[in-house]
Amino acid sequence: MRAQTTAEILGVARAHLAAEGAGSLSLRAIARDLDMGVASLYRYFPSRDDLLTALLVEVFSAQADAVARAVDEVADPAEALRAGLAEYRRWALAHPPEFALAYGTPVPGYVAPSERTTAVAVRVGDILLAQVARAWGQGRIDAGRVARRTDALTPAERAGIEALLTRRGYQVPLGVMSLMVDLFVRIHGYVVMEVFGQLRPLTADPDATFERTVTDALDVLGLAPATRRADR
Amino acid sequence: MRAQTTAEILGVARAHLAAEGAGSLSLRAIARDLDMGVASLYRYFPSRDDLLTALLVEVFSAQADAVARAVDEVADPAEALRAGLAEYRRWALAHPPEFALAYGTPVPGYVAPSERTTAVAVRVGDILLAQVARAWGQGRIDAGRVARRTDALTPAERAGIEALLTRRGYQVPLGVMSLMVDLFVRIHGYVVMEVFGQLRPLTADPDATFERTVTDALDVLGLAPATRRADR
DNA sequence: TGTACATCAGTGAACGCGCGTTCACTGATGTAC
DNA sequence: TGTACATCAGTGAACGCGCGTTCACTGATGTAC
Repeated sequence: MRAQTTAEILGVARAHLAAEGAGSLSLRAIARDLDMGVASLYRYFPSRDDLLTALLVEVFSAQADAVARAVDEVADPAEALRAGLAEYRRWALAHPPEFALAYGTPVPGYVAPSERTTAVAVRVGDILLAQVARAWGQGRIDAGRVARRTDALTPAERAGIEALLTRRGYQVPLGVMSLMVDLFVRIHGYVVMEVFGQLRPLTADPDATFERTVTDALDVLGLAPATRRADR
Repeated sequence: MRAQTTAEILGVARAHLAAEGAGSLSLRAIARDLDMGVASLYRYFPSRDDLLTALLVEVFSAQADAVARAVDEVADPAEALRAGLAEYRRWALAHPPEFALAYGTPVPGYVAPSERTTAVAVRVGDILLAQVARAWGQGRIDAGRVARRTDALTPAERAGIEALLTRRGYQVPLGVMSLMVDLFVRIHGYVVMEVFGQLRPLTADPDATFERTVTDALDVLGLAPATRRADR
């Protein structure tokens, strides 16, 4: 069964990625682990770069799946967003080389073909934004803050966000999207620092610091508690 | 002159780093560029890893110097902090591979010897924090927010920040240091995303978005304008 | 002033390594008639 | 039912590459007496 062998190869490649990092991924090492000749791998992947791309797609999917699962377990959109962000971090900490492949320094000599990766790279953002959209739909996001943010945007920013909204088909106002971008940048930045070990000297309790960071970041949306309308 | 040759080697190595990234740094390529035999390099650096470490030290220093210069040009501590953060970003955008070496995915097979790098890695933070300390000394930082932050810390966080303060000899209260850590994490996270190209899909005007991010982040300190005492 | 010696920057060749990729092949499986 | 052929997963050997590091060396410069 051809599909099964492909899966086996990807599995071993994934294990090597997790153990050594994307930079040291080697077809020969993978073949050795599978008790195959190197040449056989070329029946399944036309080149090393192609295998890397397949791995990259897997990585994005795996993280998005994890976040989707976490989000789906919570009914309240604000809490679901929290859960999703926490899972985003948890997954990253559990898979540093995978995370680095997706979001870190580019692997030397490899450029991800965007036509194969963007669709899947964008999924996490979709999932998280869907919760924000739901919260907005329920009137839980402070409209005043949204308006103030909208006014603060430069024309170029505004155009960029509008393009993003139509390109991805999101159903939220400009200001909400802009606040969401801020939120995501903030959390992603935190996670990158933590995964790459630069946070360790700065806090002795990363879990608590992360929790507070999320709370502060969500605070910017002025999220009202469930079952009540925003009134601030 | 031995020192001059060492400098020449470092210069070429730096150029290669900037052009190719740390992962593809090769002694042979450097020697080729210098019209030397490879073996000669071993008179100056005991190994490739050692050369990488020297580069890493240079990189940290160069960025810290740039930030120090920017900070020194502004008298007001709050504005100096702004200027320093802006330069932090500017430098990073102008030197992506250098920035990646210092703060990105670890180079496969290389671990930076902390006894040679930490002293210099810590300088940027020192420079920025010095401005916060000055602002605090002038009573410009909202004491209420500092107190609230201090109360919000978990015991572990508190102990970590205290250790950081004594280890590095900073003269600011616990809460101020904690807010400063948040601020730095936020800005650094933004810069990492921008340098690694993950911000581009999210904003069409990164300069403006950065400015607003800095403003929002500084806002958390409740910085009062110059020549007035904090009264909020 | 002249000779012996030490220092040391720089050299070219070689070692041994792991890598991605290509090639012509073997042999089993399945299909066509 | 039996034969001819096509398909295709998998193979072992080879190519050519660039790499870090070591070695015994050359030759210039400087120092000691």
